[in-house]
Amino acid sequence: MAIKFTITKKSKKSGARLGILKTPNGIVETPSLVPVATQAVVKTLTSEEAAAAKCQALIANTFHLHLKPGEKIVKAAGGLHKFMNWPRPLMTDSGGFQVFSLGFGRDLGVGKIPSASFGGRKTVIDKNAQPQKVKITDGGAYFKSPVDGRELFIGPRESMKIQEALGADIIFAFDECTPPLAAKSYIERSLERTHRWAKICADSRKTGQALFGIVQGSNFRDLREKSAQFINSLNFDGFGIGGDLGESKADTKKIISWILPHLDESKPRHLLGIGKIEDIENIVKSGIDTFDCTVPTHYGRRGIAFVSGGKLDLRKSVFLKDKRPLDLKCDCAVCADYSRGYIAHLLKAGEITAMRLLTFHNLYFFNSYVEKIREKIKSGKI
RNA sequence: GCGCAGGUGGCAGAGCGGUCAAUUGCACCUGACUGUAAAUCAGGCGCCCUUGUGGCUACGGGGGUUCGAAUCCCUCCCUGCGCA
Repeated sequence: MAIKFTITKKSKKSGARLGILKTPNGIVETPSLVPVATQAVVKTLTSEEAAAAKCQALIANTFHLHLKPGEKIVKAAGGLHKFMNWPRPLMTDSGGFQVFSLGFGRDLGVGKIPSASFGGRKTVIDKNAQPQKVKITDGGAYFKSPVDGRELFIGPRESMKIQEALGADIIFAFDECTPPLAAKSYIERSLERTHRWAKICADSRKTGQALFGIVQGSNFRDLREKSAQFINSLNFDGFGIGGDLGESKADTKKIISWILPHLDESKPRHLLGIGKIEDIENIVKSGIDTFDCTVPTHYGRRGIAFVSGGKLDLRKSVFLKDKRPLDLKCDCAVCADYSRGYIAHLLKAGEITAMRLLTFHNLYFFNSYVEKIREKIKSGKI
């Protein structure tokens, strides 16, 4: 087994658990955020800086690295860890999210979480619908390369092959992240495909990398349960939970509660693509061990700093005269040496250093936040 | 001094007799963003008023023509280029 997951404490107050996820490249103390490094980089930061921002593990992307620079190049460079100078735990997402994000997500201008701005949950995707730019078949998905326009096919075998060449410690089964505005009939059909693909992935492993299967089923209880049971029955080292997780914290909690009872509790559970600050305690209490999210880095590049008690939009002119650090309680290197005023100026001047400083701080802030949650579990507070 | 071209909202720049409080871009102000485009999207952006087929003040200054002018005429001021 390529990884070893040890649960060191289970909360008596909630589903939260404390653990150590041991990989060939080091350990992850769980629960943990896994910041996103899609193109083998935490955007704007060096790997040393990502580590200094308390990142324990990162997740890179199969689809994007397949396009650029191509897994062969990464493999020839000594594998993903060496290539990106990150001698620490790494995951790769399977490309399943791109089936959605470059497909229906792009067509409808929606993310995987439904929201009021898109008219809530109205159903616009029927059973046999296809996105415009991606063709989803039972065998896999046909994409049009955003790099050179050529047609590109990724199915479970292709995804596994790419991920094995990349060499992350933990890899994910190829799935379809389902769109939030789909009819149940669509989700059912998609789930059959995702399950078929999961089995192919589980059966075609050629390396010692840990492989996580992904539970789908959108916001339908019967489908989530069915998916959890099926994915649990296969030869996976851990689980991913993907797709639509509801509009509210309560929804997310509910959906996770449908799934987890059907998963082998000794294996790690990774929640895909969720992790706003206000989500984190909730999902940890629901029993999630790791989760990835673009929010700290993505928002950072747009000028948002996460701070105790909320967030600051540093693009606002009011911050130009603000001499205080981003967060009064933060002990990160950015808060030690830089003012809100300076960062606001850099943003208005279009200087990339603003993004670096905010990315660093946000990651440090998020990771510290999760660190405190681990302490709370340890001390029995949650 | 003469000739030509111009002076429009924070800036740039449309409009050239009515439907213009004035296209558009930038800037500015709100908000959105959850398995990553440094993207994008939504709304606001003269003043007053709770509202509106609302009131007021506005397209360099002043004066005209007209039912009606940012748009036409006269005059003054200013800017750029050319010639003296």
